[in-house]
Amino acid sequence: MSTIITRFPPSPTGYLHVGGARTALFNWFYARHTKGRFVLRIEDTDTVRSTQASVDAIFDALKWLGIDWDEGPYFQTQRFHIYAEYVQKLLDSGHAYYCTCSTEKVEAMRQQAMATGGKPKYDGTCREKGLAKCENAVVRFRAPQTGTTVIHDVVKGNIVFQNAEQDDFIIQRSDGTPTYNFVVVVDDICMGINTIIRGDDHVNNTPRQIMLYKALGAELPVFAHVPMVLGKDKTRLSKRHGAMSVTEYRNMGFLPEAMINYLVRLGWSCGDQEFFTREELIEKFSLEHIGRSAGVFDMDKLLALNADHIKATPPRVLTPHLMPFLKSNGYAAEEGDYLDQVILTLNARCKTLLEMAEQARFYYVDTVEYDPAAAEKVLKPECLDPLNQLLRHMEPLADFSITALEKVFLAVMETTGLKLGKIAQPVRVALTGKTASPGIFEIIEILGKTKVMNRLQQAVAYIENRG
RNA sequence: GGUCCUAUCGUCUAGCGGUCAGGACGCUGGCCUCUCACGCCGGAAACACGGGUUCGAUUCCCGUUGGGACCA
Repeated sequence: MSTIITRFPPSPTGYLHVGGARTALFNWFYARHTKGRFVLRIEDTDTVRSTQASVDAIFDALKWLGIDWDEGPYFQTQRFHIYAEYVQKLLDSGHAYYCTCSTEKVEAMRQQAMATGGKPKYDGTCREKGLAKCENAVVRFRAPQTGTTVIHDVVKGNIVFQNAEQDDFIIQRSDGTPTYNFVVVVDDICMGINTIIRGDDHVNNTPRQIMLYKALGAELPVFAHVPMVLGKDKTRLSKRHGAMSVTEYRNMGFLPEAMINYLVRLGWSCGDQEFFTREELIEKFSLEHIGRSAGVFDMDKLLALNADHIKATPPRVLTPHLMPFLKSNGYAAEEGDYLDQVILTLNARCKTLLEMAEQARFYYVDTVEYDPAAAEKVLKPECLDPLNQLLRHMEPLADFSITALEKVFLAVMETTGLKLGKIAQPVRVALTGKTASPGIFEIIEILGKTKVMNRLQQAVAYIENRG
């Protein structure tokens, strides 16, 4: 097999949405899996809706996902001379012709065809006229009128279309601009794309494209039409289903690895495996196991996968992803042993980095604010005795390790006759402001003697004032 | 309206003629436990329907119905 060459051709008319990201991922992973090449092409021929901001947003999203490209980015607006050349080729070989039928006239044809129960299509009025180039003329492709065109689709199998259904479609408008199906084919031929993986919303375009390949004497690429991603109500994914842009998921605290894992696993499988690292995906991704039916985007599953990835990511690898959230919460956090420990106590307790940053608050603030309900429920006068005893035992301690701390708590448990839970909860609220947190000994060890004693004293004062 | 695709628990899916129809998310019962999580053990939950083909269909074929897409 020759080198696999895939491509991703986004239109820069907005952000990169999750559906687009998924097809980009399929193409990228397939190229990487086969040690082939991946080409990026920006389809910006719709000059009205295309913007530089969108181009930048798409690059940004691809970078976050870790998708790089071996060739490009190509911009279609810079390639009009190539399209013109190919139109001429088709004209010269008799595969295309000029047509001067007005849009009104063509529309009338359609109406009439519909009325008589026929297919709405161009009737070939100018087909044999041999018209020369002139003002307001479009260029039409001379499509075969009999026989069939079949797509040998890797995921859907053979899809057969009757050529009689197909009319002589336009490849160049009267203003000289080429049409979508035409430029795609020209580009894919020029760029040597031999494997096209795209959404199955394109299958109906494919017969026209195949006809163009044949007319141009080019070898057909392998087609793999992957099913769409739908929203919860099983309609095409759109804004009302929630976030669409992949970068929004970054802002919500998702790890790119989790996003990749989720998006690729949606519509593709590898036995019962659910969790994949990027490397595993490169190793295992194949076209054979792409499913044939559309899938529903499920936030809960994404969340669960994100939790799994957060748990599996070493602190130092997680740090750069977490840092923006720490900073935006105003913490003076920095990479290092302290943050490593913080992460290790939190990584099994949150589904997103946003949550993790929130839960890390008590590690970074100067004075903890008590959650009103927590203080009300836990910081009661009867806690004064155990808290004061703890303070007394800790005071002379040089070693603030977990083992040393456990001894301190044991001693207080004995003299007070209280169970660990009764002592740990007030300490927890004193140190974190909340009733839920990582293990009490871990927190104490990480926070260190000074902060712990200060916070315990603060709690004692709080209870005394309150009483 | 025409064309095309599609159909296993609520969702993502395994299955590629003979399985107690498996896993994951979510839901749920329990265990662990200093709280919350994590983890572990268990539970409820699916082959859309109707015809064929076959000794035997979730699996192959044809319809129906549902869903989706594209063109208009």
